Amino acid sequence: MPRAGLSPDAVVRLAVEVVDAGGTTGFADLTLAKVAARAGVAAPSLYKHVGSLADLRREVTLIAVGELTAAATSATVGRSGADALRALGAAWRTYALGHPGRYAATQIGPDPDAPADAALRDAAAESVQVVVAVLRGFGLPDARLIDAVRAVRAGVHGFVTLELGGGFRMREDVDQSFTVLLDMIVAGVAALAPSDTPQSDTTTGSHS
Amino acid sequence: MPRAGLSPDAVVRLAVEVVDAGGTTGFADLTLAKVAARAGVAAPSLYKHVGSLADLRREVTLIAVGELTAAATSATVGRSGADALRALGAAWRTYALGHPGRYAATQIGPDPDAPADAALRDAAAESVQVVVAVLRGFGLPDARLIDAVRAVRAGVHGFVTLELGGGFRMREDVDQSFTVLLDMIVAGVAALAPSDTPQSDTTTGSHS
DNA sequence: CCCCTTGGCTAATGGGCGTAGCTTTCTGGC
DNA sequence: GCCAGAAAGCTACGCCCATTAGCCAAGGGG
Repeated sequence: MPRAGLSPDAVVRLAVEVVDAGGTTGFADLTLAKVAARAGVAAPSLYKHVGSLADLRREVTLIAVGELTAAATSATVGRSGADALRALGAAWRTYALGHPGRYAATQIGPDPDAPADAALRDAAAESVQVVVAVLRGFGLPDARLIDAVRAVRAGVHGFVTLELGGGFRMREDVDQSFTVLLDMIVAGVAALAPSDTPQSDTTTGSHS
Repeated sequence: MPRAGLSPDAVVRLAVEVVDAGGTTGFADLTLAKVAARAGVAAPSLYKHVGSLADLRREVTLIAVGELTAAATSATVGRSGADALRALGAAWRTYALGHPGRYAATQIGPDPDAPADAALRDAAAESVQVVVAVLRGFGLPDARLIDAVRAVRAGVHGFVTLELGGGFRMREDVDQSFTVLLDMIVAGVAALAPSDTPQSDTTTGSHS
């Protein structure tokens, strides 16, 4: 009959541990039963701290998105232009590879209407703003900026998604391929600028 | 006690219907109970035709990957170079947007070791081969070819994944953004060629 | 010191997968 | 035409999970 000393935050922390322990599918396999086991508590007891499994998932997603934003932000601070863009991509991938379960949590699109997802929408928007901020340094017209943001997100997210999903054979060359992808993105974004007046020392070719 | 006239194929067909009915999450929400309901049959009866839910999912994935390969193939037949690459990307996205549930089924990576996933591995490899075939027309060295294939897959897959997940606000500009992405990919792949000797009439800029 | 909020618990419901074993339907051989 | 036996349903059951309801103990504020 001793108390376990749980709290809403503690439960979420344990949920993140469960997600981390489950690898790429850790988020999909997140279960209240597992969290309860890790807490040394009966499953229904968790409802004293969390509303539902869906709520818990949302909290985990919120943490993951926040971490990803923080990683991206701190990787790009003090850099600009192609340098910042490359660092952003690398940080994004590093986070995803280092925390596959949490990155999977990140992929949950918030319901645009659900009030419960408001915080999630904000967090997602904030993470996109990091990309926007980096791309502003390229001096694109507004219409192209949004296209560029989408292209960057698509390329990086697609790459790490495929990599995590085992979509690439030959493990050893993946770093190289990612570098090539980043080169391609940097050159592509630079090419969207009005004329060819990059305001940072953007190089187009030369990978590796 | 009349017979429902099921068969393994019929069950898989119904499963695909269930997936289609579920939108983006249709594959994740696929359940034997739903398939049984649609078949007008009790859930355990399905085991006369299918080994398990996991088996059924695999079959659905197999169909989806096959369809995607077919769509990509038929879009690129008779084309080459940048033209083929653009058509490939467009067909990929069209399939994904037209069949969100099936495209989601596509994203599950086959276990590299499981014998049960052998057919799935083959199907996945076949779909990658379509991309490889298209990119061969760019005359890249082997080492760059694999990088290019990965970049193309990452960009296109990432884009449609984000789009399907609601990651893009402002629905009206998405087509334009995809065109820009394709331009970027085409130019990026062309830039990987040894010198700048594209062997088809590759254009680099000029979107819309 | 007592009360009452709080955080545990057990019991129970409902839904999902999967197994066992029964019954009915169809089909192939005679 | 009949009759096995395989095939295709069914119900009953066990297990796991989420969630609700209602009970009980721990412990802090008056």
